[in-house]
Amino acid sequence: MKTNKLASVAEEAEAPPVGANARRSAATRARLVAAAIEILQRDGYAATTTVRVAQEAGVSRGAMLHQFPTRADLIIAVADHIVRTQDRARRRELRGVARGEARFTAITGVVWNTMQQPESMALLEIMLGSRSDPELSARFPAVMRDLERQLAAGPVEVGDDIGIGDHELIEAMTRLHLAAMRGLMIDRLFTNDDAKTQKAFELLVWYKSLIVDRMLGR
Amino acid sequence: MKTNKLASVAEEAEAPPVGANARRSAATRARLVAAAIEILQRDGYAATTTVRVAQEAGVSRGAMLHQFPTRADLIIAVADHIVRTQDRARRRELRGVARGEARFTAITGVVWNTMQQPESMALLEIMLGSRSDPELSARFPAVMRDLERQLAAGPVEVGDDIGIGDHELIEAMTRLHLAAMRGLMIDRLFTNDDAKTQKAFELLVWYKSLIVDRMLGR
DNA sequence: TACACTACAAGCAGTCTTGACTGTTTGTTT
DNA sequence: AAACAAACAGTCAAGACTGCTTGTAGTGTA
Repeated sequence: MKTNKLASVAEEAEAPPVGANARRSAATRARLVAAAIEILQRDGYAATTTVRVAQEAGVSRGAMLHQFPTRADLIIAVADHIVRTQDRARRRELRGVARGEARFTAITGVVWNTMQQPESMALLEIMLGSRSDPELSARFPAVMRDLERQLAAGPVEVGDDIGIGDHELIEAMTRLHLAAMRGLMIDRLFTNDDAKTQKAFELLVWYKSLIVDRMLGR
Repeated sequence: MKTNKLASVAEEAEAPPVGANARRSAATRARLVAAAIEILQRDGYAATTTVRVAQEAGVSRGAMLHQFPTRADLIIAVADHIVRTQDRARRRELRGVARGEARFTAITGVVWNTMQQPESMALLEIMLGSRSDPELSARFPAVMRDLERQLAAGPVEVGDDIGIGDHELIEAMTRLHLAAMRGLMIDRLFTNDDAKTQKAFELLVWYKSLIVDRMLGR
């Protein structure tokens, strides 16, 4: 039985590839993924064509097709990369925060921080764009389920720590807050006023503190 | 000086076209817009090609090109139609609610109701999809500004009525709530569990009631 | 060193999409 | 009713996008 690469990789940092060929492959793939993210967040899903990605990455079309036989393969790789990278970033950032209520509160800010990255806009573009492609709409939801599991696990665990045992409520809260942040990303595309976006986010944080007070009977 | 058609039309219902040609035009345009909305919400922006829209509408390509010379013209017409239609729907629904705190609370539900319509998903697709097209990204933001004005006006006015005079707070609240609802629309694409979406929305309503209590010193 | 394999390069074919063009039918006006 | 305008129908050409194919350089292993 072969080892399940995807399942194990989520926990620890990416293992650096060994061997010259493996390094070359990894470098090429990384450049393509980075270029795709850049174009996705800047120009959107429809503008993210294979030709433009290869150009932006400085990679020949042949090399690209060798690494990612189809466009769907590239998009899935991009999505998967974003999900895994951001999960690591969130864990790293949260590691410095003491367990208990401080961590429960901090989670919102940590997720918000990752939302500021261009990767988040790229992922959002894929979320909506993938619907137009039968192959992607078949493969992409699995990536989203991974993401949802990652995002739900933390709050539920920390909620238990501080005495909020209602998992359904915590899950709804996580869902709502994530939705609000995604919505604010979209909103920002048209308002172009970071102060307003920031104020809306701070309101969300205030909401959360009110609810925690209420849940803990204060 | 010519009358400004766009400015006046927002307030009252659409005037029915007079004359056979005008009726034919209006009918053709309506069918194309409806077909575009259907495809947008079902298959996404990239799949909404001019050929497919014409087919779905049962309209020849020639007729389509006569009514909407370019694809951007069609998309803008769709967005504009959605914004105006939903504004009327919200006003109509809100008309039956007494002024004061009841109306302030009701606004959230009314907006949520319009979010359930396929038109909202279509508009969301346009929001992200338009970024890929230079012409659309030039023309579309104006439509969004209209929408934002519509959505902000109500809460500010009703907020004054019930003694919440902090316009900036009301605006941030409106922005956050709208963002949350948009986010929940996206979330629903991948969770496929309306109960969870509903629970998250109810949490948002609870949030709002807590904040109102706090603002009114209760 | 010989050989197989991996990674890359570049051109090509088929398909799709958009917008333009020509001609026809239907409506309007005088 | 005659002349004009508007709406519609169907075809065509240019360009773009994806994926395939053939050929080349670099790498690993015996």
